[in-house]
Amino acid sequence: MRMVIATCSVDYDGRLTAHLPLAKRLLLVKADGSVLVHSDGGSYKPLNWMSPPCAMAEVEPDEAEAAEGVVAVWVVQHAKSEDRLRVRIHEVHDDVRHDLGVDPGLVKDGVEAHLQRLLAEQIEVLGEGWTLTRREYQTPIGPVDILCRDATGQSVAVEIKRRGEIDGVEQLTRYLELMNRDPHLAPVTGVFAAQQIKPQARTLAEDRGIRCVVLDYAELKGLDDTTLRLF
Amino acid sequence: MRMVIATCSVDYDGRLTAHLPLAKRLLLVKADGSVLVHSDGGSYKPLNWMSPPCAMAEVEPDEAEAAEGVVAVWVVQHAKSEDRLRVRIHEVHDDVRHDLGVDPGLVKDGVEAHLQRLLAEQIEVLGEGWTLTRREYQTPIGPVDILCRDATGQSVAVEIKRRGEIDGVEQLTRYLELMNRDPHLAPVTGVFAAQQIKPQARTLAEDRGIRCVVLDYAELKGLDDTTLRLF
DNA sequence: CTCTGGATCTCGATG
DNA sequence: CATCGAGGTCCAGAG
Repeated sequence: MRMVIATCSVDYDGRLTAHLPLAKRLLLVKADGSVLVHSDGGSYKPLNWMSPPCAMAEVEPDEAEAAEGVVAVWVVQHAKSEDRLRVRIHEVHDDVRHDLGVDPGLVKDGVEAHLQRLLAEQIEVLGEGWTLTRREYQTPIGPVDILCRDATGQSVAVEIKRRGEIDGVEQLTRYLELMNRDPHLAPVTGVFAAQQIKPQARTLAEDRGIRCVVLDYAELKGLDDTTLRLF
Repeated sequence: MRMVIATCSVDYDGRLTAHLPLAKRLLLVKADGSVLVHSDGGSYKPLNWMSPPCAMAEVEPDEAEAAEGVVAVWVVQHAKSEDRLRVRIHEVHDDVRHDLGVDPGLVKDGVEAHLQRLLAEQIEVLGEGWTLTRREYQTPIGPVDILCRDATGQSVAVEIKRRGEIDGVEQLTRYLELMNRDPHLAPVTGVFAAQQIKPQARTLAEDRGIRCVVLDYAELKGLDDTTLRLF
């Protein structure tokens, strides 16, 4: 990892054309040759960058550039496309390198897939006597998160989101319309399950006869742990 | 901008739970208090981060942490949610600060909006005698990029993309179905215009009677400059 | 390998 | 303020 604080201008040419006027910025050169240009604000997205695979070459400024005060030019060329980043450096304020080694990587938890697995394993959370038919039940317009049966044996399609918004209700509605045309499945009712359900989404869902269930992730996980402990 | 090279472990708790095992990494603290944790590879996305508005506090490690070799703990708390990032530092290899000032920001060019403007101004590129009706023609399911008329006066809906893929053809198809139900407009034909059109998208479009046009951005811009020079 | 859908998405435009 | 769409999206999982 090379970290350079420099007064520079930057030009990207590739899928679009973009220009950064002269200013003091942080330039990061990673071990794989990728380059990030960061300012002192904004989110995690750099102002400009080149993703790997790519190669960085430091070249001498041409006459016109030298006349403008450019002391070095970085040309970062993507290996598999015509994407190119050009950094014109006017002044270097700092330039240090550190060997970081390979990162062991991120461990994630709590994503939608995990919620789906937990709820599928504990489908009785939705009602006593409910049974799982299957996860990722395929329909011609995509997979329904969970298909199950209520205590009376009637089919129920469950759509799971971390944050329940209107588009999730629309998605479930499309599945229900389709599945209710299938005489082997119909009648199919719907459950919209999410860690958090926005008021608009709840109103729309309930207006369409879809039941809304707020999932407590910690509780589901706790039940899961308890279940595991019993075996 | 504070740049710290440290051996650390990181825990994020908020919209999900994520953990980074002990390793040597770059920690960036921006002027607005946001924190990025970068490894020496991957893309521009940090391994972990906290977006502004947030505040970073450096606290003493508790007894258990100290026993594990933690010398400092950073607690980064989001200002408007319960999102929290915890960085446990075992060793600091470097720690420097630089004042970068406010960045003048990015200047973009070549985006879809620009293509739309250029093509609207030079609609005759699609055919001699073609005339512009209007840009962003509103329909109940969204705006059509360009509505125009061919030399015979028949309406044509134009969908513009930088990269033409199947979803763009589907979008245009929906507009055409809707517009052809309107007796004042029908019959409406379609043009799918993009800088690059994928073979699958072209096949689908042509199968539906939609004409495909590959746009040359440099040429459109050149024609635009020429036009400007005439006035 | 390509394709698909989610994301701690980010970012900008628009009502 | 929220919503909507696009992204140099990135990213992981499935086919």
